[in-house]
Amino acid sequence: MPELPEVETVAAALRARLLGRRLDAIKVRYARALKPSPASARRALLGRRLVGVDRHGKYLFLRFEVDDPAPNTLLLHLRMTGQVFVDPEYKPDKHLRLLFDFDGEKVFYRDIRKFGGFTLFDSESARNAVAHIGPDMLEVGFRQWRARLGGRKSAIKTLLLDQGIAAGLGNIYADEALFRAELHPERAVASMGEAELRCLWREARKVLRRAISHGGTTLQDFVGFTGQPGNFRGELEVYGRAGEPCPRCGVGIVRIRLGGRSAHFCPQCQPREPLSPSG
DNA sequence: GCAAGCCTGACC
DNA sequence: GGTCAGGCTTGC
Repeated sequence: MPELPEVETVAAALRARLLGRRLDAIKVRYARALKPSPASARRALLGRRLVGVDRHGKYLFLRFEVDDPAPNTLLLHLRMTGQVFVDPEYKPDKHLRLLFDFDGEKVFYRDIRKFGGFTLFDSESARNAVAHIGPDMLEVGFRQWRARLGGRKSAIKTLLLDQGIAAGLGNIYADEALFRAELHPERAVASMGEAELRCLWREARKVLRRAISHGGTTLQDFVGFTGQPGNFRGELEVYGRAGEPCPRCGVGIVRIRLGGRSAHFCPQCQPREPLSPSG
């Protein structure tokens, strides 16, 4: 599933390949992938140049050369299985939803589960659409992050996944960050000391940056902009490894359900309660 | 705080 | 043939 590193991988490639190019055509196989409608998107954007690609958490903003207050931004979320790529080898299949033509560069939007898609906004509405989301996990400072967690009673993993606190972590990297920080996913934030919180903040950012440098993680569906899979999968230490030995201590990785999602951790390295009462 | 809904493929 | 996963929104 695309999380921050996968979305950043796509964003970087879009910037490198498409900035300054003119959008000449949009072909639509699945109309709900382009809101409010393919017709309005064509009306607003055809003949316009792509002038900016920004990422906030798992959202991408594609900004076109159109003066406000007219619609000029496509807000993209890949959700579970969305893919944006250029690939001369790709033969359109039943999961192709949209096809963009940028100055002759064919850009495909493919999405098996149809959860993702593009929405057209003017600049202000695009900002409003994600106003409820917290700062990007790679931008947030420790003090700000800690303050945003403050007072909450939930399990730490639930809060890592709460995009309103900080945006970008999904199920994979939340589990990986907790393993690297040696924290149990069900630990109450209130029980965590300053050092533990700071360690978690640091490890979360570290694993995100490392995954970006590997082009993201591909479990099943994610592909980068040139159709290539991400190669961070081999670096995952707990996610999807239930029953396998912990890479640190050899004890079997456990999988539980937490807040409606799976959580993977090492019961030895990530004790439910702190071993010693430390601040 | 939790379930449903959006969807499909993978698995039983 | 039934169940489940999963990000995010919406509704109880």
